[in-house]
Amino acid sequence: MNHPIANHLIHWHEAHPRALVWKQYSDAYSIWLSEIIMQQTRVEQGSAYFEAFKNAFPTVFDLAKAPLDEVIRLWEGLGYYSRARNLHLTAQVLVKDYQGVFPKTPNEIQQLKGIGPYTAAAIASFAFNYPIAAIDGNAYRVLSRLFDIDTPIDSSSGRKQFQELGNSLLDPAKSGTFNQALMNFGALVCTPKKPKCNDCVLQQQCLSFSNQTTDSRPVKSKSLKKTPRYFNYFFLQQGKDTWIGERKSADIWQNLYEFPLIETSRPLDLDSLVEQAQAKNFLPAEFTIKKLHTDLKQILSHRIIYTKIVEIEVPKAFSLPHFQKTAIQAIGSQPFPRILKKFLTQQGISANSNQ
DNA sequence: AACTCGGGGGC
DNA sequence: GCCCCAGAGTT
Repeated sequence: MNHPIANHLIHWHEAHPRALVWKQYSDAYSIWLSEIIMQQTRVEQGSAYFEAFKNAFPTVFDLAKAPLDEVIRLWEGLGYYSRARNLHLTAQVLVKDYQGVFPKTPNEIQQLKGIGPYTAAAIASFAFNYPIAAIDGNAYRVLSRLFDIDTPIDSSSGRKQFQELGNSLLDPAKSGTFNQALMNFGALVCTPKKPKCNDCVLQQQCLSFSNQTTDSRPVKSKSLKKTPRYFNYFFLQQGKDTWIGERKSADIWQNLYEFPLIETSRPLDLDSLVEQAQAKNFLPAEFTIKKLHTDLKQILSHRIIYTKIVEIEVPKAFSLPHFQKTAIQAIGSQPFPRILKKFLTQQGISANSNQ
């Protein structure tokens, strides 16, 4: 009995064919070669390498008898060069110990150097239709969203959970097609950023869609800690005065004080920052940029705050609504985030730190 | 479980 | 700058 999700994926897959250069081959050697080349590699980058390798080494015997130098040279520019060394070594093992014939079960295949759980499952299912799910980055993402699973995918329990889930979904008679469908779906629809949920044939049964958690799936134990934010402060100076404001929203540093802030989704250069500050009326028509302080960083439990501070002198006539005008030497009496406190101390301001 | 291995593209 | 990419090997 076929799982409905597998049926949907396979139907979608058949309606949206993807031209992958290695899919014209169905022999284990070509599949193995393509899978090694494509590990942690984008299709656009790896395709030409596959064709070059297939051209230079049409069979496992050609690869095995080639000098390692030649294999490395063909690999040049692809990265992770141990893949090339293991590829060559495994070709020689296959010729010497296996008469050039691939073993047919995942456990046997995974004994070969350079082949881990994913690649073993991919070869076994694509070449021999062995019923096992090939769990790559796409599969982790798609499955974690469909079932709204927050188990970290980079934990041993997570790997086990997703492997078993994948195995339970696939149609044993069509494991290769299922695996291909799952990966293509992840690459084209259920993408890491801005997934195409509006065009998704599985939207109805996607738990993370209904729970609005697609942006935080899959969970990784490492990345859970350090989502970057980019804070750009404007240290405006009018003689001995400056402007500060209280952080009031339900966010980090609530009720602490700060300079006028522009938060951006990525690092911006000085010109762009000034442009945005003008748009928000943080600046008068005329001003003097005194200095840009950069390389300020604060690491929180789950965030890294990359901070820039633009130091600007403004004319006497300027005033900034919605912010408190304060004597620079007196701002130490207000609570500031550590990174701003540190900055002020470095500037010789606000010596009365009490944190 | 944590670290290391790369180059490229996206934002 | 950091994430992500048809992950795996070593410590």
